[in-house]
Amino acid sequence: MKKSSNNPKQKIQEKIDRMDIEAFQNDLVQWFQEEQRNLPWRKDNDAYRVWVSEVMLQQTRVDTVIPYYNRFLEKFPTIESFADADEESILKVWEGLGYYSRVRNLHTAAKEVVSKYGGRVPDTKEEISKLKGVGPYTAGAVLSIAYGKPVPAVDGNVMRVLSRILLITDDIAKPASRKIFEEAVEELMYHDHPSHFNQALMELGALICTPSSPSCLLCPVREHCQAFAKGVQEQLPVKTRKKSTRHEDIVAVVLKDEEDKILINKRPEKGLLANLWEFPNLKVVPLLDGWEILQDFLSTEYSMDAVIEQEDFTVVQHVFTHLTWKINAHEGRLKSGNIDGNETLKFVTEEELEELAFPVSHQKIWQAYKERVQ
DNA sequence: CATTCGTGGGC
DNA sequence: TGCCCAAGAAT
Repeated sequence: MKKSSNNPKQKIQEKIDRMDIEAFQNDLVQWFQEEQRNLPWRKDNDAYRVWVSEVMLQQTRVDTVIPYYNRFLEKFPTIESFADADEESILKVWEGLGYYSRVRNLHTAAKEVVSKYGGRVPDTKEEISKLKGVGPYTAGAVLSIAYGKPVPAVDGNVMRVLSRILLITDDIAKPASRKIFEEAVEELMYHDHPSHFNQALMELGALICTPSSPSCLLCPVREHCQAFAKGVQEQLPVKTRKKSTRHEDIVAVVLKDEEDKILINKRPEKGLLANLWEFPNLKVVPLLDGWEILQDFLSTEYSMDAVIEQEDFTVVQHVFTHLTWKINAHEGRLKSGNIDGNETLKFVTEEELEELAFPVSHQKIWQAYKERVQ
């Protein structure tokens, strides 16, 4: 009897060799053709549209993306129209979707596609991977869906599905694991229709092979699934959890001048919420008087003399992936001072304010401000 | 390689 | 309520 290899990579290869790959492909792709959801980005295979959808879908749920995708393509129907847009408007269409560097990278990349490739999204892994924001997953997704190329598109769904089918126990939270799954997809790839094959793996993960309580009895490929055969599907994939979030206490001010214009600040071009607008704020040590800190801050940093209400009108708790903000927001009135010499500050009317892109945390402040008297 | 980068939904 | 997440990429 032949001894099975201890080389992990070869072990997976042996599992694949024992599979009826053709039956697996047919069962999977046929299921996809019958059961796939009717999603707005599946109306055609236009590379620009596929690309936009894939970037939006990074770490973001389908139901969340749908309205953003529709608005985005209504506003920017062609890659040229998007490339020509200013950054303010592209951030506004992305407002509330999160991970804002995605849209800034997409914008940079789109401009490059227009100027360097005449508006046609490159169709080789080499070229498309050079574009900002296009990593291994997005490259594979666009190449397979838009151009029918047999390139793996390994996302969280694919890793979960294949970890179960092939009983792969590598920690999918580790970056190095993705390569393992790409190699498996290379072996399993349905060359007659790479687009459907890649999408089928993801769709199966989204609809059937879910993180918890997978619907194995409805699964079109359960007879190919090693985890199901052993009843260990709930134990897979192996995924280590990340460390907990840190907390920051912040005080913010909605400051109006004598014309009732509101002071806002543009965040730095790098880091958290880059280039979005916000109400002036600073990190503080809790239990100190926020209104005094703000008054001092406006004076020393902006040379503004202002009266700040002692009582905060709202407290916003906002949770990021790796950070939690507790924002005590105060109302204030400018007595003297201006924004001369400060490039990031601006006084705007309420109407102008609502045309600019704010992070959700500061949208919450604005909502509470407008409702404060009632 | 580990960390950073958003948000809203599910349990 | 607190945690996990959801079609990842950049640094």
